[in-house]
Amino acid sequence: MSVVTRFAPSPTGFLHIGGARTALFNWLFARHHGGRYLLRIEDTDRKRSTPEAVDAILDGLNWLGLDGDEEPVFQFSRIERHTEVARQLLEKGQAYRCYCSPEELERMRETARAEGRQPRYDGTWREREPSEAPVGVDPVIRIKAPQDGETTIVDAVQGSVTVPNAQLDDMIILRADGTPTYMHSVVVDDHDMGISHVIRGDDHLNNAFRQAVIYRAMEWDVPVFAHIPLIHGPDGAKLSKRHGALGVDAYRDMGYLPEALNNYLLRLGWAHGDEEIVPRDRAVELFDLDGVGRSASRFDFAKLENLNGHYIREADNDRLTTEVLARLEAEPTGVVLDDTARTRIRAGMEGLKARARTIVELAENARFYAASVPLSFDEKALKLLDDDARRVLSGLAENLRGLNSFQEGDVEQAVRSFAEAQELKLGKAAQPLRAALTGSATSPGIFEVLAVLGKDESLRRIDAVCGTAH
RNA sequence: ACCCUCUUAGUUUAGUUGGUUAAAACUUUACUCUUUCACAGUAAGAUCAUCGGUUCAAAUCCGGUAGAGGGUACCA
Repeated sequence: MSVVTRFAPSPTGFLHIGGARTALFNWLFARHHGGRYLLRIEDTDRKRSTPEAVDAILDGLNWLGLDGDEEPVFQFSRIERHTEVARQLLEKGQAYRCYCSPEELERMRETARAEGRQPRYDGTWREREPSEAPVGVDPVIRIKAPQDGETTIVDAVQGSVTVPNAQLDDMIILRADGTPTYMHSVVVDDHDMGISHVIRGDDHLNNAFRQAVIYRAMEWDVPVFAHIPLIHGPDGAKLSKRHGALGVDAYRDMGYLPEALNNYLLRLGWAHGDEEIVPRDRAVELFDLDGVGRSASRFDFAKLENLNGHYIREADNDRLTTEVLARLEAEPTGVVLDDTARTRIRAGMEGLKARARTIVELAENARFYAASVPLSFDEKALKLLDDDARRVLSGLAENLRGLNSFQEGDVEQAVRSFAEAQELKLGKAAQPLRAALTGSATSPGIFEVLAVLGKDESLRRIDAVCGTAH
């Protein structure tokens, strides 16, 4: 059997983190089995669906590298087909018209609730003659669900799950206005698209039993279901907009790399032994449904951040430089990104990326390369630059001024021998130097900074601190 | 109210067909390395939700309880 999976978001907002993971699992599963991965936009709720949301979702998927293998299917455009299948069901005697008003149904539910029964449709019109139909009432179409016995679904993640058929009522497949319901459209589309594996959130597990009713009524093959557990917020509660249910664009803004987010999402609910770092190629090789767990997981920013740091260290310097420059440009803080600044940031990237966990942090730490005298100093830097330190720096400046080469190795040698001659520990010279050059007490290796800044700029910054004009 | 699912260190996950000190990663706190930070390394953390049963032996099998999540729409 050839594998076909799909990701089917409804365009009522951005692509949130849970949806992204569902998409990832579908994508990975299809790739691993050499199958296809499709997209379907479930836009049948006309009131809540917006073209902006469609764009946001497609953008998010694109950023994560989870584009569909074919153009997305828009569910609303298939409405004719959905109604046609509903008609067939009617003809086959598997469905019937129901003339109950919404008010009647509401009363039905209330009564059931009051009597401690589950609120369900009682099947009033299942046996009644169509001739008894009230005039002037548009009926809905309901499907006949089995009334006794039980239904078992062998879920690829949840295992064998059985539900008493008494739980299933005759659900509506076509509304009074003639539009299909979600439950119906999904089945028709999954069938027509040839979906072999339905991988989706846990919240659809119960729906699978209802959908199975339609498959059987149409005598269609039921796909393999795989219901993956949901992601909870850091506090264990359902992921809502309050905590973490942000669009993937928000994660991009926070400075996360798509490969880091993918890796993190993959490990949320899936494992292959103790492997933590699983880049895409490796994931395609390893991913399968039997590695997916059944328990819900919490979203943990600390771990995402750690993973992100790993991928930043692995990332290409040109790419990171582009990202950093874009961020600095977007800031209102007014660093001047002339060619010199750009060149320096690119040259210093190796040292910068070793100590950043997000692109935001990377940009923050790179800013001093673009700054010009006088620098602004943070508290720790000011503390480092006391009178003793300035004296040390003055002496050091004279040594550096005499250098012909400002290569990293050369400045290192100069600074080290200076410290030695003065009987200073290297830190006594390096820290004030760092403060003077970067305005901060932490930075990439000081010799690298010196070399990247170059002789003129380095001395300019040191002199500015020592109060000596040249 | 009813139905379904889940429960291993603070977090994410390992843990083949029940069998010596329950494994890893992240986080936190120390320490090592070191020009700072980061990286790397070392150390510290779990009566495997709880109660009971089966067994020579259970995180692993069975049952009860509790807690958490999901579902029960002319929403998707």
